[in-house]
Amino acid sequence: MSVKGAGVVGKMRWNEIDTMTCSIARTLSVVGDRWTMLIIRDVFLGIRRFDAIQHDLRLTPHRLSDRLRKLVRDEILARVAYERHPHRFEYRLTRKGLDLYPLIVVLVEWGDRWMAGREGVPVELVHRPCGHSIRPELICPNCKSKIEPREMSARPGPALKKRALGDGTTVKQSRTKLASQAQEPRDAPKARV
Amino acid sequence: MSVKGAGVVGKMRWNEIDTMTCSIARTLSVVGDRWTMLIIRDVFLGIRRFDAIQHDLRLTPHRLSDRLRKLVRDEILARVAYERHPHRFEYRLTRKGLDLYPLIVVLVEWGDRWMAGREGVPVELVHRPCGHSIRPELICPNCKSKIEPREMSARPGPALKKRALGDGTTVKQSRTKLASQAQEPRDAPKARV
DNA sequence: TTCTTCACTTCCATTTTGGAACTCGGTTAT
DNA sequence: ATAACCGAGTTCCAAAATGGAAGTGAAGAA
Repeated sequence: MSVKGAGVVGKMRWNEIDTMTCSIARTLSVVGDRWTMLIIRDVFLGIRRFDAIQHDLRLTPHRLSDRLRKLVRDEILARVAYERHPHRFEYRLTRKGLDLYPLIVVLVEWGDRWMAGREGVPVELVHRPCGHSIRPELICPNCKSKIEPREMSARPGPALKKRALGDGTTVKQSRTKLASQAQEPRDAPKARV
Repeated sequence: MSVKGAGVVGKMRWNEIDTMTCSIARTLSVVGDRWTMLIIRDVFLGIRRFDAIQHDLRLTPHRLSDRLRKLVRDEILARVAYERHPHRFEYRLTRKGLDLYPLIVVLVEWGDRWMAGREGVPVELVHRPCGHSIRPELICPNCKSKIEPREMSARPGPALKKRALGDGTTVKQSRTKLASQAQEPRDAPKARV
């Protein structure tokens, strides 16, 4: 029973992570490359042209070209002509791409909290409807309280359950406590705030 | 005035992105490497030992060793002995690491929405205080409404303002609308839901 | 004594990324 | 009408990161 492809797992290569039954791995297979999230940030900020992105991020045209091609293939960005004669293009977010906004927000939040020096944060997010500079929060849509890692659990969804029946692998626990033992160890290095 | 280091910018290498005045770039400099977020996911799920992580992710010990070393250096994880005689270690989240939970959540959400096939989502998140399987939402802590990308703006914070005075670069706009023109182009490819 | 487990290293091949220069269609400046 | 100048890339090669296989070393266990 050690035939490749018959339930025996080999090494995982990065370009195969989208085959994992894991939404994190699948998301990273689309936006987990170097530069990709920074390119998407630029497009959210209104920097949508090849040249502009290239100069803003200071990466090589080669890399940018690759990344944009991949983002268009994955339907995160769409390449649309903003001028004919001469034919010129820009990149716009699709619905799927727009839906990455929460990811942008939490990356900003963590960086603001843990990586900003004493000079303060780089940008402030403004919620136009209420006019305030805010730090968005994750809440439970049911009880409206703030999400705390220690109050969350993960349990197998349909895909993992199906897998558990279909092949030889079993789902060890029906309910895994998330971060349940993630207390600060007594000798933990102090992370700067 | 083309002396290196005197205001003239060169190419940006990936290991220099933490020098950008951008919280997204700074966050990615810590967790933007291949495998890093998946390792952190494992630790959140309670998979905390070298071997266990290695077998779960099927990466090489070399890579895992590198990543763990970096995460400990960056104070995301702490290496603590769970047994002496023989001396054995496990990796635990620090406060700084625990604070990456929102990032885990939004990666899961996006993957669930856009990458799950008809077999359904891999895992469901359960909010233990209210007992429901939920999909966390980002809200404005001020007016409690759901964050919509088109209702958000970014404006320079203290660090960018200081930079604008200090060196020659200017901040072009005081207020950049985020995603203001990110409408669906008419010929946009339909992203599968 | 040899075997196994955990937690890694070392060595080398493959893949990805980075740097520099070049292309190509169209436009404006002289 | 020719030269120079965009914007939006490509091509080619070198450097760095990653992947695969095998080895290490300390402590129990058989």
